[in-house]
Amino acid sequence: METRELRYFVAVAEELHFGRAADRLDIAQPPLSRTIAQLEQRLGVALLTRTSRKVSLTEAGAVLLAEGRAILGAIAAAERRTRTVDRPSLVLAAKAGGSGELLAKLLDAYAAEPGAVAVDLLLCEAHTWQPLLDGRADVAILHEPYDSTAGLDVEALHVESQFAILPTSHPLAGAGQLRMADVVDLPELARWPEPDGTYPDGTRVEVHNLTQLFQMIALGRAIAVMPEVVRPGLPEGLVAVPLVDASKVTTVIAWPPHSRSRAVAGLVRVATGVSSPGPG
Amino acid sequence: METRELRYFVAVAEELHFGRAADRLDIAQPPLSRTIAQLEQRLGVALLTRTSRKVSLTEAGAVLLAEGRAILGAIAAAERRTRTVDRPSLVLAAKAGGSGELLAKLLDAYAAEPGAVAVDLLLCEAHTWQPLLDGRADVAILHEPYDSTAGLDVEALHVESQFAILPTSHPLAGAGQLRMADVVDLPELARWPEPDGTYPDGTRVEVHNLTQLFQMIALGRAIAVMPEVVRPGLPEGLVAVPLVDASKVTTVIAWPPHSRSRAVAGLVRVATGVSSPGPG
DNA sequence: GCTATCGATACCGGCCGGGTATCGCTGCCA
DNA sequence: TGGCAGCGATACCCGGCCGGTATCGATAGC
Repeated sequence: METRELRYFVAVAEELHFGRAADRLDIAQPPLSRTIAQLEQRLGVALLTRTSRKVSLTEAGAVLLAEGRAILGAIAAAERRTRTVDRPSLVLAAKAGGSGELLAKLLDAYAAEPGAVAVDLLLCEAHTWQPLLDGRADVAILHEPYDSTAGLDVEALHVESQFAILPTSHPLAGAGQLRMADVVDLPELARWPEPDGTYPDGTRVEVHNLTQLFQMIALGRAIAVMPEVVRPGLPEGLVAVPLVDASKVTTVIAWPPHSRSRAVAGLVRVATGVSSPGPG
Repeated sequence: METRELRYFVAVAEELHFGRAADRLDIAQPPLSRTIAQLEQRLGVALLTRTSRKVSLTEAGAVLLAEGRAILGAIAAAERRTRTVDRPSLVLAAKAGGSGELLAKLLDAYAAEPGAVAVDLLLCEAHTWQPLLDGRADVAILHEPYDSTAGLDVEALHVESQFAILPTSHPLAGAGQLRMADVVDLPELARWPEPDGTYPDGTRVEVHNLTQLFQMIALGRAIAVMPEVVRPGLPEGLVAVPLVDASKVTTVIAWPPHSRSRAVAGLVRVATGVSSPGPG
């Protein structure tokens, strides 16, 4: 299976439309059709079912789409890491607005290490693990279970409980503590976009970053479930109520497997040093 | 970067010889030289330094070799999983001779599940994680830290301590307990082959499986450090002495990230049920 | 300094990937 | 119900790339 075939298939599988996929790939539609047909023949399975009105994935196609995205990401990452190996620098991905204190401590401690290299920060609104998979970042601060750590090596840094973030005017804002059952069915619970930019089904409020979210909450249009770290940064008019039965959030430092970078290893070592993962 | 380029580069990087690599790839040497040169030009970095007598890896080349092996494995795995998605079956990789009881319990418990599929066993002499990376297996029983779980999703099943396996005639065989310092420098400590089939430097005994190892130990030619599971299977003439300060060995069940298989999920769920990971 | 070894270069032929033109099918609509 | 528009498949052509053979240039060993 060649990279080109995989790239073509992923495009068609995502668009579910040969014409649009060909457009995206900057080729004409006939060679695309032919390449997909060849791929199917070589694999010996149908990847797509086509009528002249509708294209859809087979089960095999769904598997190849998931694996193919990961492979294309790994290839992009390998290219970037190979290209930049002689310019030692480190790109650290982190969620904008989260873990400020931990991040500051980590960067300070690492900078003081002998042999430390320059650390570039890549602040993400969401899906902080994505840059790790496509090679834009070398290491990331993630939050399980919100962030997916599939296929990554991780080291736990910190465990903390979660809070319901509410406007002070909310009927539940006065409660000393809440349970998940109290909030999961509330219509104001905010939604985050999926990796492909689409939103999960439903009619709930769509937000893209913490600032938007806090504003929506202050306006009474949303509520959210978030870990303790955001608490110090809460604006006027918002309260955080402990959720006694919510799953714990673990802050982890994550890096790609097979990483051969001494800089990454150093940063990870420092990170596990500055923060001990006791339950918070 | 195309799969073909990566396959060619990995061959040359492993052989460190264009002629032998071309042989292995079943092509002539000139197109191979040209393809590698093109790859280097496109990436903008030198991957190999060649004199007319010797080929060696640059640092960038070492990075691409590591990432490239993983990518080629992922591609092979994706192909196999795509091909076999409509024939539900499960290949479980495990170390031959280890974890017999756990394995039997797991297979029995899974077979009793509703919707269980046929489980094929792939018994490995070593490097049990390899079949998971190249797609020959869907799930594996591994032992950290012996087995590498980089890039895999894992769930811990069991933790146990390690023992020094000695012939009864060995001077240390009578000790009630030992420390790592007592054994690490012994010249008889056995070596295991690397994933590429080569052996780490040194002049120690080379063994490929447990039977060979036990025979070598019985003959007084070797000793080994192993987890508790092997203890019931020890032949006459061998003793297991507790190593009080050796790292614990964790038995884990591992599967590839992005796995979409319901069968894998079911097996993992059963596995975590039959064995609770308390310290042993 | 001769020679064997090994990677690079030169050059050629066939195949394959990409292009345009067109066909065949299907759902929509008057 | 027939015309039409949208979409994927097919037919066919062209150029570039991949792989082949022949040969060169450099180097280490004798």
